[in-house]
Amino acid sequence: MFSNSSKYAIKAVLFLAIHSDENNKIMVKDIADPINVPQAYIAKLLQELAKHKLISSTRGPKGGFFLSQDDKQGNVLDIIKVIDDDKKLNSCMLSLKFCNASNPCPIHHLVSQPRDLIINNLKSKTILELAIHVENGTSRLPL
Amino acid sequence: MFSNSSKYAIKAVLFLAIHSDENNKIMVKDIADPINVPQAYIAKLLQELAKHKLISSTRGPKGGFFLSQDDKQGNVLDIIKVIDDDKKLNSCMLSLKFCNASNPCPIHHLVSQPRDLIINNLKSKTILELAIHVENGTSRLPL
DNA sequence: GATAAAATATGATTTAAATCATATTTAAGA
DNA sequence: TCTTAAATATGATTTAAATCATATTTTATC
Repeated sequence: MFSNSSKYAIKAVLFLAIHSDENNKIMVKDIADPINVPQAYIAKLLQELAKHKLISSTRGPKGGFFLSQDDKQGNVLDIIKVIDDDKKLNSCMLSLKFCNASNPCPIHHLVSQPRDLIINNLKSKTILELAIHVENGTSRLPL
Repeated sequence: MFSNSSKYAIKAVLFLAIHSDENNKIMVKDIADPINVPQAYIAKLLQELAKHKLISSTRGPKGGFFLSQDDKQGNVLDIIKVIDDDKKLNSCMLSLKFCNASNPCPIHHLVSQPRDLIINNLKSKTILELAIHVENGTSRLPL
């Protein structure tokens, strides 16, 4: 469905949503461990997310990554789009070019509707909302 | 969601469902082209499917691959299980070990239900039923 | 300004998936 | 029973994803 890289990126963003803000920046080395992702790898992903303005960062001493109020209004699908490229999400499950609702491949109707549901769900909730669920115990993040 | 190999295997099985039976065996070289998959690659996948009894085959002259009546009662999920290994399908979207309905990761509820729907759909229809849809024009296979 | 601490840019390495190649085994038909 | 046509078994190569490494740039602080 989506890559390891996207999973890591989602975990990192949620971690930042919970633990950071404009005056609480977090360095790569303090993110990698708790979300259980190699430091050099998550660093690259965070840089990519920052470049696309999904997360914020400042360099130099006292620098680090964080989520602005604005960043926290983003959603999970945005992350996947940046890291993976969303063609993968939307394209035919058999990779057939022509396939769509009116000209479906043999498994189109088995997959299409629930798949769209997932996509819509992933963009329906803000990062902030997801983070709040973690904070109030409705869901869990670590490991 | 699932690998290229699984996609190829599904296409091949559906192709066989439409064009083969006990007295109409099809050789690898006559499958590869119409489903648009490299011959050596699909050969390996077909061998794997045959080994797991999802399709049938006979060697030697006049040999080839085919779907028995029994094979046609199989479903798409069986194919994915053999080629990919279904852990990938069932596991947490963030790859978190503990994640389940009562101890959910932050995106569990966004994904879990529609994902289960896809899985159930993929096992709800037989290969034969899917092939019939292609034959009567309800769906399309080629390319 | 000089120093140090952070992200950034870039690219190298490793690993796994996809693809290709070929020797071996089986079975039909002459 | 010999030849030939097919799948099978096995492994090599290529490609892309995942992972690691490091030189460069920016910015706070002294």
